[in-house]
Amino acid sequence: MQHEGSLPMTTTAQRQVEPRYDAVAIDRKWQERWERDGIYRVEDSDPRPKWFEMTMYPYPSGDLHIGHWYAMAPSDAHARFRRMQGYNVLHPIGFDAFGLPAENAAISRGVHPYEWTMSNVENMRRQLRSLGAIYDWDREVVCCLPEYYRWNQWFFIKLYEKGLAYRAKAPVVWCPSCQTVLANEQVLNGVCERCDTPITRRDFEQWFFRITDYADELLDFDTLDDWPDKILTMQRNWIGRSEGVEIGFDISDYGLEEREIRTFTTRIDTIFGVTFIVLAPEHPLVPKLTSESKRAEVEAYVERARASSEIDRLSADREKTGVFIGASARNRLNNEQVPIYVADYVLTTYGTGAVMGVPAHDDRDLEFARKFRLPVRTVIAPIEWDGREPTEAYLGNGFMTNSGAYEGMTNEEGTAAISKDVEGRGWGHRTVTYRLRDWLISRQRYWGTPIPMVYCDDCGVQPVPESELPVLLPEDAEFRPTGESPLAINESFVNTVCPNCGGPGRRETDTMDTFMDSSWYMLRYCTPQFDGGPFEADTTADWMPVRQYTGGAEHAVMHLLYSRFFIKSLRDMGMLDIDEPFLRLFNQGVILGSDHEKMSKSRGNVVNPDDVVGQVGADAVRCFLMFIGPWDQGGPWSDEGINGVVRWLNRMWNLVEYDAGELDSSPTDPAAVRDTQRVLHQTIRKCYDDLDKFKFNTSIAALMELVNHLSRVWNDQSVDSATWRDSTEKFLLMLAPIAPHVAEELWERTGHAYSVHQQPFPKWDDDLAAEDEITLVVQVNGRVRDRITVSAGIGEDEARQLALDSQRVQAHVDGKTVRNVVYVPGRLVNVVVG
RNA sequence: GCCGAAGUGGCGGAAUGGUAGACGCGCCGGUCUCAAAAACCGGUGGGAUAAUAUCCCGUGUCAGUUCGAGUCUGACCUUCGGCACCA
Repeated sequence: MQHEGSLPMTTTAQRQVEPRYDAVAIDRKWQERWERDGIYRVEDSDPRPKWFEMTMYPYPSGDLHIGHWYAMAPSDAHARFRRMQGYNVLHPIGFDAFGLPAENAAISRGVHPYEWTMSNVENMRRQLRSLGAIYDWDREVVCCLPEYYRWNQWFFIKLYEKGLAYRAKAPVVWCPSCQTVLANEQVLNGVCERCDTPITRRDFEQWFFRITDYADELLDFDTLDDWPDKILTMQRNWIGRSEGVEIGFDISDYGLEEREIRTFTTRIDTIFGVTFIVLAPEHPLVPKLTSESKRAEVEAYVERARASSEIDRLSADREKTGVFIGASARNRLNNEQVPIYVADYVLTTYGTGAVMGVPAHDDRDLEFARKFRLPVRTVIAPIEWDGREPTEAYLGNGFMTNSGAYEGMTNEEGTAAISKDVEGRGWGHRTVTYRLRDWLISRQRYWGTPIPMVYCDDCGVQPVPESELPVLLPEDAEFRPTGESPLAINESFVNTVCPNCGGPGRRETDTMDTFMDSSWYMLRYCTPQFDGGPFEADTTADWMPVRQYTGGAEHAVMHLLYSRFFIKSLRDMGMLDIDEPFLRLFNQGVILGSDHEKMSKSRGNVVNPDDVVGQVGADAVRCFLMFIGPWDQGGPWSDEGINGVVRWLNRMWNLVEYDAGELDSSPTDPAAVRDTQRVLHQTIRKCYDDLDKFKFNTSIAALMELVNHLSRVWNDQSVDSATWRDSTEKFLLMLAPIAPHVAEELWERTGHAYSVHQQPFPKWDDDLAAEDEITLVVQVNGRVRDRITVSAGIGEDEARQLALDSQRVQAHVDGKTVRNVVYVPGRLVNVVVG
């Protein structure tokens, strides 16, 4: 999930500003105390309202990267803020511990994936503790352990029994030299990253989950409280619902079992403009229809297409390629024979894997027709059409032309009429297609959850009985490429008995996609030790759905769609009574190196949090990460920038440590007291609103302004000790969620009862926060010409008069006619002259 | 290429359609010091000007809507995330 790769760290620059307190000792002191007292232990029975706030769990890549801190420190601050608002907050942590990097480490370093993963987990636990987060470690989830993955297997069987898991052939990327399946990541520019051999694709029988059964429901975002619009848009586009018509083109002349080519179109109104048919290279009819004279050419083309990626194939930039297969099909609406091509811009995974080519009204078809000199026939006439062939495909609405009985209809009418007629004659039917494909769950890898299925010659595919779970991942496996799944080598794993007949059986040797683990881990956090099922229903029902989820936007579609599907399918199996896993979502951005580039070992711009925390303490790092800028935008790390935060913490430390009693030996200025109260209460309001909305940067800026103000009034000795104490106390409470260690330390030093983290967030008073005077901006024709200080309660008439009376305004109005005066209460007066 | 975002001082950024540049970094000046660092105080978008008076320019580019646009609309440019086996 959070995947900051394991990278060598550069040593950070010598810092000029050092904390004026012993940050490392304070971190350690309070982390140990909180742990000992268990103040972050989460009780299911706690009567306060529950708030389940999750951050995407990390992949245990080795070292905690500053990117992990960027994901986790602000989310912890937000969860702490919810605690202070009076919620019983569950803010858990775990490890996304299955996956490819562990196998890569096994191959390159000879370490077993288990050893590699668990030692990384151990290290990252230590590093995560240094954050000072409110994680309840008793609820940790590590999904490569049998007590977790057995439930992956349990769910798999439930989905299988429900008809939501099935087997089908699907291509995988294959390196012919390594004789192994490659991940997309292992392919660079079409060649295997290990041996530089050009890749190809092979078809394997693999397991799928029927996420497409839920496509329509996944498009319903109504119950999602607060998800970024961009994520919803991306999911909507990813699902890609299209209404259209599946229509057959007659190929009965060829005497095949298939008597037609089925194509899907969203533009049945353009059916009279079809001048060719294109099949995907993988389409089963390609070998059957290809003429002998074209066979060699077609086969070579198909082989080439299998080597190219979908991104390349779909690129509208690339010149269209294709081959005529020496066959034709009949368009039943006009009885025309049209040639059949194979071309890689058509994919088997969308629609029917075959398209009707209408070059006049589709960009890609037009490009293809031009390349192969195929006719272009306009069948939808633009509203004011001069009758000439357009130079671009016309995608808009118009009147049906060259369209037989439908001539002269609008194309909307034509769509309806043709759809109806086509259905009446049995040539096709209206249907809905999705760009979304079923979820391919099989991986030909070792380090994952074994798929709990057995193949029996007599009984076919059989699920492993629930009582025999987990199917343990055997320790011994061959990681080096052999052409087979690593588990297939292990005879004692593979050979088993058929659960149905007791005869010999062979286990499935593929493992599951790691998105399986992350699809339901939120449920496991609720009752992590429960062994009667993946989760205990009642307690989990109390916590779920997750009230707030945070993580990287790279998971906008896949992970988030899979887990939404998972929860819906569990609901339909009666295990849960919720529709969505995550009510609210917030995506943080990416932290960059101080050179504003993505952190990478080759750039040498990687920051090691252990180093920085060792110098300035966890709180300064937390504050700086939150202060960089808006959390959802990410931003560059800065060794210099963190000085500002350290300096601020030093200044506030001093202020809080002053002996407030000194103030009472000098006269008190009532105006300063009033100002201090106003600034304090405005800060509370600002801080509260901003923390609520993940606007950490501006809430810290507000706290800095409060410190600046307090610093001034201390220098002036202008307030009384009670005002001072009230201000610093409330300040510490606001500081607590973002800088938990120093806030706790100063809370103790100022004589408060342990713990600051068990206090409510301070409340503001609107009267105390109110301004007495405001600055009224006076504009002439929208340009600022004067600013006048007026009472906050000024009336409209008075404000207009003051504006018109202004000498600066009169200088600009002089000799012109005042046409309008715009008044915005509390803000401005704009005098419009001309 | 397709889908989704983001472009504001030297830098990170702030700004319910209403004072552009809050807060911080850096820099400049001052206090303290034998000196430096730290700390503290003050200044800091560009230009014209003797001026902290006043005026002009300024939020990626070009148009538009509006009394008023960083903010809304359209087109374009650049950068970033995703594209189904990295997680």
